[in-house]
Amino acid sequence: MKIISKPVKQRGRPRSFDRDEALEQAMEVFWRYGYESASISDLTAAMGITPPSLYAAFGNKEQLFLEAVERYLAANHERLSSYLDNPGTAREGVARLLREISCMMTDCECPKGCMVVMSALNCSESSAHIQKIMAKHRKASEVRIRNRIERGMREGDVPADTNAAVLAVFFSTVIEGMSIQAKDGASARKIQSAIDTAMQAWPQSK
Amino acid sequence: MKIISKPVKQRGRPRSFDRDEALEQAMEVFWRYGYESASISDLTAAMGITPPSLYAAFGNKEQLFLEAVERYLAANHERLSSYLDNPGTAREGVARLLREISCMMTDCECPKGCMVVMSALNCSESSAHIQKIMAKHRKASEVRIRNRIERGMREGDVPADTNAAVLAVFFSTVIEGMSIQAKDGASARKIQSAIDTAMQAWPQSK
DNA sequence: ATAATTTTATAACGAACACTATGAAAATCA
DNA sequence: TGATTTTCATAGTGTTCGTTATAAAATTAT
Repeated sequence: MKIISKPVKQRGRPRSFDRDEALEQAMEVFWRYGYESASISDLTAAMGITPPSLYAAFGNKEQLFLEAVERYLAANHERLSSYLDNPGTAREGVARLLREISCMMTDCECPKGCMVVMSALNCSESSAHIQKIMAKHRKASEVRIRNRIERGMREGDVPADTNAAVLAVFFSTVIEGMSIQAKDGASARKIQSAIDTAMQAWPQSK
Repeated sequence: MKIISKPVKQRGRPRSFDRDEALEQAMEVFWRYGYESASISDLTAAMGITPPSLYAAFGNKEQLFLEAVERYLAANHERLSSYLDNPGTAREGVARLLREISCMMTDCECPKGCMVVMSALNCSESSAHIQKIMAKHRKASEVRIRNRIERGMREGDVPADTNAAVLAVFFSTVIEGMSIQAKDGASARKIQSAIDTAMQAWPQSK
């Protein structure tokens, strides 16, 4: 008796496109233009499918966007966050995180900046809840940084009188600013020199 | 023969609304929703006029936006930049600038964040040139900070081996990040503690 | 007064928006 | 084979977008 997944033959006409690859293209369009400015027409053109296929496979524009965001998080955010937990001090982890983010943000293959930061900053009231979801993702990123700093305090590589919450807000602010710098065309080198400056703000042991 | 301005009586039916006040309302709508997401319908509702009046007085949506940006710069940016040149050191000037910006960004009377940073970050290709104009304004702000730092170096209150360009990019990055923090609902106090941390990155004299 | 000029409100324009009804096409199931 | 199921491409739906044609209203110039 087999317990593993059942490779049931799909009834009906098979899909003529790769759902995952289409989602990848949609992600890039949303990343580049933002949620509201990316039109269904832009999306279907990039995905290589027609509107009915898009709606059959992904529901509607909002669900497609949210799925694209999940894909982005899985492909980028989670990998990047892992740098925080690399061997070494909290300071090294944060520095590494910032450096890797700056590389991703200026990658020629991708739209500039961070999708979570850029893709739903300003929008009409009809998509205010999308705005809130993205703000939650940004907040989650800040919490991850804060947790790493607090761990450093427990482990002794961060001064005991450090205000971890404030320091985490500061680095979140820098990351969000980096996104705009990247969008404006700043080079990886330029952003990294700003990171080096930001790291000067790391609390000194007395 | 008079050469000075002629206070000629305006022929035709007089305008029934205050052009300047209407522009103020338009500015706030663009500030809150961004260039593309602010619809003519949103604008006319806030301005208290009908579309034909809007087009007669301001040309079109793009010209109205650009005029609103100019108004914003005149009312906010130029005032804020002046803090850079207050008596005192470059460090004091930059710190004061950041603090005043954080107050403006979290002002309950206004939309959150900076209009120059927020209102045209992501948009479709049809308004790419608006994006570029806003990027230029951001660049001009960075240059103003850089100039102040270089003056501090000449006057001796900034260490001679400081890289003014890099330091200016860093503070621009922080300001842009502050905008997103404010948009996400951060309090003035929260942002100001991030500013205090950022100021720790100011170069020390050796 | 009457002509000239400008703004007003009403109502619409074509284009683009997100989205879908329809029926043919392509697969599996019985 | 014939019924069933799902996707496909075509061609639309109604709504909203930015924008404007039209004519009445309100002012100045003659």
